[in-house]
Amino acid sequence: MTVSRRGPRERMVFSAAQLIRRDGVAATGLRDVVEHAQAPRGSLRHYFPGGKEQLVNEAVEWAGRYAAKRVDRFLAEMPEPSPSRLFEAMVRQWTDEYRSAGFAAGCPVVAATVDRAGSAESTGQAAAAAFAAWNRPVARALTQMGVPAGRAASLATLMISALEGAIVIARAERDVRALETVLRELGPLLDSGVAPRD
Amino acid sequence: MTVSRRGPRERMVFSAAQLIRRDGVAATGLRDVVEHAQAPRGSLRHYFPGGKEQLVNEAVEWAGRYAAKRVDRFLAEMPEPSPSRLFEAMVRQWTDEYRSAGFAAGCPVVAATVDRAGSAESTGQAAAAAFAAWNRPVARALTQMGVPAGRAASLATLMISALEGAIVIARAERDVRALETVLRELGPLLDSGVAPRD
DNA sequence: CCGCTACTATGACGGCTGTCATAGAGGGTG
DNA sequence: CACCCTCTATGACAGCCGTCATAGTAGCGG
Repeated sequence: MTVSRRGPRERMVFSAAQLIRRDGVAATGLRDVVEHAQAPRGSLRHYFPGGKEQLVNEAVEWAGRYAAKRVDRFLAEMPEPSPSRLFEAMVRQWTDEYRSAGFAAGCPVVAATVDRAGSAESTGQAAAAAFAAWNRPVARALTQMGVPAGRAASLATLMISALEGAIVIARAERDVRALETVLRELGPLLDSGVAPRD
Repeated sequence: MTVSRRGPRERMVFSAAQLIRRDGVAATGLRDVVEHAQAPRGSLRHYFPGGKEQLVNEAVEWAGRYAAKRVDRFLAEMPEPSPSRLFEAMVRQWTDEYRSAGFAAGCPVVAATVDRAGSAESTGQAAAAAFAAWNRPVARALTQMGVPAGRAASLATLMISALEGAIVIARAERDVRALETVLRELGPLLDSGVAPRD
């Protein structure tokens, strides 16, 4: 990974996100993060005076920004954008990873939400912000594709919900079946002008 | 809760599921489970010689059976069953809980899948079995409602995926918005005979 | 009463966790 | 050189974890 050029601080946030999405928050130790990032352990306290909570929160925020950027890149590379094609790109990212790298990891934002180590009020806010940051570019793209402004945000939420759920099921089953199913069943709906109440 | 009548063993499995869906697997200590279940600590080893892994797995299996039973009950209480009405009942269960009891807890199967404490090969299998046990009655119900046999299982997977994803988002946002959105957007599709490939 | 089985009580063990205190490089700047 | 600020090194701390060893109780069949 092209990561060595970045500073130790950024590497630790990145590594934290990687390990959290694999093992969960509680099972990810600060010593593991330091080792994975090849960062000096002595700097942990210096860069993250808020302790583990701060590091986890920044990892979640990073994941939110990453997901948003990915959406923008999908759209930029798309010759003829359509809702179903955007959804396909989002789902494909995960089927590709699972096929090539195995089912070890999931979404770090989900992990941080589910695996709150008791308190962690701020982590919930960070996760909510990450979902919002992800939702925003999707909704914007849908609007540009002609989806009514009122429904764009709702459809974006549906897309992300279905994707996240399918990711979890795929990990449990160690099979991309759920991801492909969701894509196949939801795609046509996204393109059609089906009204919400029939 | 009407739990005291059951034996200590069953209480511990139940309590484990409750705590796991709130705090995650790693953050749920065996001592917490024993206390929550008001069970004798000395019996832990006797009933679960496989240790924490066995207890977690049984809690996940229990959750799968519970979800399946819930679906059957929803259908039994439904005067005129339809796909969207079944989905509404499934979603409503969560909006009701979140409105009345807060956003502390999620789905234990998701927690066990995401928060695998490293190894836990068997827990993944238990989670996959739980999702399958949940999918089965939903697919069967859809078939009885006239959905083609080939699509029933796929639609069931879509329903569960969207629901699970929305649960996670709702917990993060501490708002039932995502659950209501998913219900509103997906309901009409489930009832309509929209073909997969337009 | 004996013996057997099912279940419970208690305490300790090593290991890992996040946090913290203390000290020390390194490099600019006055 | 002296100073300060940024960053790093190291080790120790209390606390919790899952696991295990040992002992003990209750109840039943013989």
